[in-house]
Amino acid sequence: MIDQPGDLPHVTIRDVAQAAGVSIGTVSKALNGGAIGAETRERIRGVAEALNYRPNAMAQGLHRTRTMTIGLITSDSFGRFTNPIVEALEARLSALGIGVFMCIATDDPEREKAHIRQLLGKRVDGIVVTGRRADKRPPIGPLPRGIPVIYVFAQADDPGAFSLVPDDEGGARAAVAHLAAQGRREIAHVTGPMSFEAVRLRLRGYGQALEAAGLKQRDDFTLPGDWSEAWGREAIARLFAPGRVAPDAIFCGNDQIARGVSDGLRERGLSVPRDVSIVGFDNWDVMVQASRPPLSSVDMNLKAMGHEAGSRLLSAIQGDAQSGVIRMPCTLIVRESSQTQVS
Amino acid sequence: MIDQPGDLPHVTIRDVAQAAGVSIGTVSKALNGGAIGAETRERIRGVAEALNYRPNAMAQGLHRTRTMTIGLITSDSFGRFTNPIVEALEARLSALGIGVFMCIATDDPEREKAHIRQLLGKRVDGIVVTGRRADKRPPIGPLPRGIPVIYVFAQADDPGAFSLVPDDEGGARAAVAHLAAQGRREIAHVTGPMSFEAVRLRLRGYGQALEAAGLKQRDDFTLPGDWSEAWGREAIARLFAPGRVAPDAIFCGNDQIARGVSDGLRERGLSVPRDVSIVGFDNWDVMVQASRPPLSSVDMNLKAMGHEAGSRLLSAIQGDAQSGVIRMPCTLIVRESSQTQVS
DNA sequence: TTGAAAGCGCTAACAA
DNA sequence: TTGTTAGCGCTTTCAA
Repeated sequence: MIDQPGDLPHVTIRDVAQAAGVSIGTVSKALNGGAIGAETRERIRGVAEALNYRPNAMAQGLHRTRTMTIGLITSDSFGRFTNPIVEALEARLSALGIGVFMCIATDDPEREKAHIRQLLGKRVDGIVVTGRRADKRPPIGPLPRGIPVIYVFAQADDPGAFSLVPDDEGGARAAVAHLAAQGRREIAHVTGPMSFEAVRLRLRGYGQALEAAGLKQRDDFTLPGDWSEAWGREAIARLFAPGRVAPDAIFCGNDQIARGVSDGLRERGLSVPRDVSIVGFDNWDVMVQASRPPLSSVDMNLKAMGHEAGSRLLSAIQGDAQSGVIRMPCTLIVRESSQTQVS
Repeated sequence: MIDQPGDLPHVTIRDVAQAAGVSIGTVSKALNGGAIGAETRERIRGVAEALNYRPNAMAQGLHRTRTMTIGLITSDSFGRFTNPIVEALEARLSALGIGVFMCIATDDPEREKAHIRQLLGKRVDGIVVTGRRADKRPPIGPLPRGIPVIYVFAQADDPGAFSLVPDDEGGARAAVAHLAAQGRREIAHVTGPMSFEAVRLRLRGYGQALEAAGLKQRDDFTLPGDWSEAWGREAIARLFAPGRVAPDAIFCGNDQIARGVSDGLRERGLSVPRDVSIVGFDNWDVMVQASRPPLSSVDMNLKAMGHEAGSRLLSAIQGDAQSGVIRMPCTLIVRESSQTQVS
């Protein structure tokens, strides 16, 4: 029974008060910046430090209006897209001493409910919901009280909700405008399943950019499929089938497809970017670097989204709730796969 | 000032007691399973449910010895390896109503310290430390009290610490034994930087399996490099340089290298697995599936590690602390890249 | 400037 | 079986 965790009691404010020979209230003031003599304050702080005193956040939370904790619910698990978001969000909040409860719902509404119950019990100040794809999802809840919720890389099917998602349309426009600016005239679009809102938005941006560049959009130049490299290779086989107009540039719905496209072209003896320029989407380091040549790609600035989400949640907690969908700008990262003239 | 979050007060146990016309103590018993009449209990539960009562976890934590929260510190950010671990850990613990505080230290000792201060303030029942690679790291701390800490996919430079890491050596042995069992005699090993303990352990397992199979280990068949596909391709150029004994199988230190190796072989006109068998390491879905043919690979069973970490932490919290390094078994997943006879 | 004391929401020991 | 009450560790009046 010796040396068991829990045997050694925590240092309380009472311990500090006793050691410093002052009252509890005085210690509280010394530590939290109340009216107190400078010398006493220093002395008390010294004692607290020496005793390694850590105020009990739960006891504090019982008094204050805020508990300095928030909940982070991810509908799926963490993945390629959520990681950077979560990382930036955590950095933003933990710098302010706000703890982040991690809740993974694995696409199970029951688990999500259980998590929310837990979070409400913990009296979190706010909740961030994030998803594996930015499409609409049922809103969490019902939340009985005025706890702010914000959706990041996810949208709730509720007009009162607030969400932060990438501007897929703008990202696609930038990519295709770039290809057109390089002198490409026959720009195809190989992308993922139409069931994704992102696919539909990127397709729209593609069309807009073509129009802006005065290029015509060919029906058989848009190829929806799945998100895989295999589909990218397959799409090349289709695009370069005999008797068809061959593209001189391909804007891909994600980097995996782009990599498949790149491999497919190389295996047909076509050169990237000389014969065909490629731009991907996601700017996924593993893919863009492993592609030959390195892949131009649209970056969704997920870290910025996570940071912004943190800021928005903070202001919502402070009372100015917001609603609607904010689309955050994407950035085109140009690499060799779409650079016609090498500098 | 209307409709601001926080305006609506939480339902307290007092509210429930009043609504049910009983005392606070009775409500507590009804909800927590004290001695009470079955009928009263049902009635009180009904009221609590109707009022959407959620016990304040902080007020509870003030009484109980345990707060039902733990801290999860990741030295880096979350990534490919930590994600499954964290996911399983969270699932294990949240099922028991234990909240997980997420702390990302981004390799910054100062941030790590700040996180630990915060966690101690929150009175977490335990801490899990995880890393981007399983190598030794400085122990966290100092932790003033008996809070159990366990390292997962990380090791502390402290004999008293407890860590859970994959059995790299065993995984490598399984991979190479499999290749030998397929009749391969000239098995090369293309791997990552020797600075990684995992690289050294996998190399050792490779050697052991060769010896067990009665194969000789050639000096020039072990190629350390970096973890990239580019290195995998480069290694093929070296292994198949004129005038050298060519391998008929290659065990790779990770899946990215394996994929590079696979591409390199194909581009030389060699067939996988007919001419050369390949086994990778990590069983990273993106890589193993995108390789042509699909890649055999060693799975580190990271979810099992996360689950086990949860269980170990729970028992440590209950008092039976452990120390030492536990290496958890890896599993070889065989796919086409190493299957000589197709069934 | 400091101390004393009430109370945050809950549990648990004790009384009735 | 139910009610009463003393805290858990802290903040925050209010008095001294």
